[in-house]
Amino acid sequence: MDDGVKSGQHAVRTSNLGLILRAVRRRAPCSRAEVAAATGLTKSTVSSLVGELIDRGLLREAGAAAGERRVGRPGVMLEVDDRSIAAIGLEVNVDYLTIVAVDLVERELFSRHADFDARAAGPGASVHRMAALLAEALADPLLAERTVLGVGIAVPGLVDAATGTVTHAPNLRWHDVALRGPVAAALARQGLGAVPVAVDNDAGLGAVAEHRGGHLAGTPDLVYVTGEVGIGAGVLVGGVPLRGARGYGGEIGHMPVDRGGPRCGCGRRGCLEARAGIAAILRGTVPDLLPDGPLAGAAIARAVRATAERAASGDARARGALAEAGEWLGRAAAVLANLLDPSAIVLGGYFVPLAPWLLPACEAAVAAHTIAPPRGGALVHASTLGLRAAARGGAASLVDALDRGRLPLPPRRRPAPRG
Amino acid sequence: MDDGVKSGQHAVRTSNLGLILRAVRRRAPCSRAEVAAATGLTKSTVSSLVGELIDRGLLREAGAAAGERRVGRPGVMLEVDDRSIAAIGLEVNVDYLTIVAVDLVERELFSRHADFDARAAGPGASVHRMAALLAEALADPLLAERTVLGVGIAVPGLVDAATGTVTHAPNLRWHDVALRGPVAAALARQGLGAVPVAVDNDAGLGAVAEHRGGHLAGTPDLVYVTGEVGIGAGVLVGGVPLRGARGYGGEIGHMPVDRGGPRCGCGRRGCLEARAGIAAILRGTVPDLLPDGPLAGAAIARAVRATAERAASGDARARGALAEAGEWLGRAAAVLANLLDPSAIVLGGYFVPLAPWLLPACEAAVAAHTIAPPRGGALVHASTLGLRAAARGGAASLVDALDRGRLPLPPRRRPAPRG
DNA sequence: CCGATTAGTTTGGTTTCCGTACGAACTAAA
DNA sequence: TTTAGTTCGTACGGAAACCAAACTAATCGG
Repeated sequence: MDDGVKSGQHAVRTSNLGLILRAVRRRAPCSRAEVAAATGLTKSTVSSLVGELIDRGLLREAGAAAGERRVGRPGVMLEVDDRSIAAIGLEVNVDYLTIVAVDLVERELFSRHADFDARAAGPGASVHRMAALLAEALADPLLAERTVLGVGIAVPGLVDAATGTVTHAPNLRWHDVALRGPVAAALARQGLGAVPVAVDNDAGLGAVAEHRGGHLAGTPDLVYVTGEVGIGAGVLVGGVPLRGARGYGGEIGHMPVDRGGPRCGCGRRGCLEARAGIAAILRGTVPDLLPDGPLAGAAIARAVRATAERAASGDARARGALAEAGEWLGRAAAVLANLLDPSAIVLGGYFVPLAPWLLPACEAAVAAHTIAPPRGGALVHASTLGLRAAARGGAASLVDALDRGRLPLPPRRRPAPRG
Repeated sequence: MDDGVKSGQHAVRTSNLGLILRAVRRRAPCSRAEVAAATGLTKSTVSSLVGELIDRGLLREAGAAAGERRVGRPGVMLEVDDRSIAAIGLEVNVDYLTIVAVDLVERELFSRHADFDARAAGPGASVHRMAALLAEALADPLLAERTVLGVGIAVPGLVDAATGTVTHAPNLRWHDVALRGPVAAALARQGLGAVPVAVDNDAGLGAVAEHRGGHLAGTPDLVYVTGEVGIGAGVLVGGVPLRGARGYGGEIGHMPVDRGGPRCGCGRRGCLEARAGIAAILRGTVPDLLPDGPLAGAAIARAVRATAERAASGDARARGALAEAGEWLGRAAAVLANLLDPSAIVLGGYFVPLAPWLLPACEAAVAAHTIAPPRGGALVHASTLGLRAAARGGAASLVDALDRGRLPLPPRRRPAPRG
């Protein structure tokens, strides 16, 4: 029916509010006059918009200009207000639930990691547990007086972001599970009525987290590679996660990298996952510690720790297997680099603790298979966000939406100016 | 310095003009009232905006409502005006120059294909030849009274779209060639002063052409695969070409598909280009017709025709080689499909005349290597735009920019209403 | 011919940004 | 201490754009 979004005066103001928020975020502390010069808006417009952002707890004044003494009236410094707002991220995965709350500068206020088998528990019990974690977070004194911007939920699978539904999450064995409604209801019981609830793919949110909060912050074109039970990719294009036509996409686990290689769970041969998935790595590094059946969550974490210990102590078998896996990862990363030309490819999940032994071979393989001239720094990095990346991405995506003027502003904390 | 685009009243109007243009394009013929209902704008606003679009030659009234008779005053039908505007696309490639002019509904008004060796001629002489083609097009009676929206130039290589410069085009042996300035100067000599000149990558523009004009029109997530001397990909995400961090990207020619396969010109083994590039195909189908040295432009075209003839007449060697190449193409296409989840992958260039024998094996390989559930129709298609795809994309990208309110509107042809 | 219905225009109002002017706050120098 | 110069932030009128509602126009059914 509708084919686009109409504009109006309200859209203008919303867009400019986001523009100013971004400008202050980048330059803080800075004065209104600096913002006006940077954005091209007039000083009077900036004054009006900054006033509203202050009233809503998004910006604050931070005393006079410290330091350099220049001629003329000194400006009043502005900065992002990190005391009024909280954004909450939540990740459901096969073997754990993670919750993270951040402030407007994306510093962590609260985080909790809970072992939890969402597959065995099923959607209903999982939502129940998520609600309990939310209640725990909201009860924390650091969040007490804050306005909650929203809750972003990361799920390993296919998601319909418009309706907040998990369409297809094979690892969780969830199909067509509506998450937004139940979680919003749980929030309402906590007294938070109209708080937005967003549901998204974990790899895409991992990429958002790296874009906004990791040590690569600000990089708008990057790929985040998950290293959980499967291997997935979250592709960020211009700061926006790529979804594809149907919401599938980011599937790189079964990219064929080694024709005639070992058989993969999908029935084919030589898939990336069969060569560099966490199960394949562990079979190469610590075969003596693995159970006979399929690998379960906690066993993986233990085996990964053991692998890291052995590699650190110089174990040749472990190091060799890691270098080999790193090379396969690098070949796949080179395909991504050639096709997408990202600024960075970030390895997440269980790849992080193993990165010291994966990365050298990986980078060499990338260099050997990349067409474009090499860039300044390294292309492949290990995530600094660890297992909290997707949850942080859930929270960060809300702050990002606010920054871009795509989220309703939080309510005024001071009364509106005379009207 | 600047980190975003400010909004103002003008931005609102521009955006809504584009919104209405798109709405009419989709629904034509339709009345102002229908447009208002579809866009959410009020009737008065639609009236004002439609008036401006008519004055500028983008829309026109098309008599009363034909056909169905309903109660009430009948609306005045609106449609996209295909008589006032022309958009010009130009493609420079290794062995030819192509120019295409289209109207606002993207019907072809003029097209010319010229054998031309841009590599031997160099940038200066190439621009000269492009100017001559432009003059020829502008002299055509079908373009006589039209306002020229702009000129979009497709180049096989890396481009800085912001400055209109060819940064790096190895096949042309062009480096840091400024195209916008000289072409704009040539247009100015034709009396077209302020006509926008856009320079972009040929694969990306091929994708735009398929998105807007091919038989897949309207598909916003697709990949266009060029089949010229090299193999490149143009990736369209939400209707916008993906550029990547530096403008590289779309490089799939050297994706490793066959470890231990034949040696490629890049020094590696088993690249897609070495398996399914046009040179590799021709070596498999018509080895007896090929010269000893490297393949030049016209010789390729002849050999491709011969290949098609032999395959059509049932030649087993030709058909076998084409099926094999199709399978390699399909393996690469499956990687793209898994990563990007496009609605379609379109084969262009020299793949088009060979498509009847490439596609069956290609589609089988895609089906065998794709993870996501299959969609309704076929995923891989042959382009219907042939060698004119990139040039058409150059023109179509300007119409697209107009549709999205990203192009200055053409001047009024009627005086502005009383003011 | 008249009411009902739908289409499109006109008029007045609101919102938002912009341009200009002005007071406030500070430095520099006599 | 005074004066000039500079910069910051705010206030006010104007312009541009959309919206709401009233109004005119055209057609159908009776």
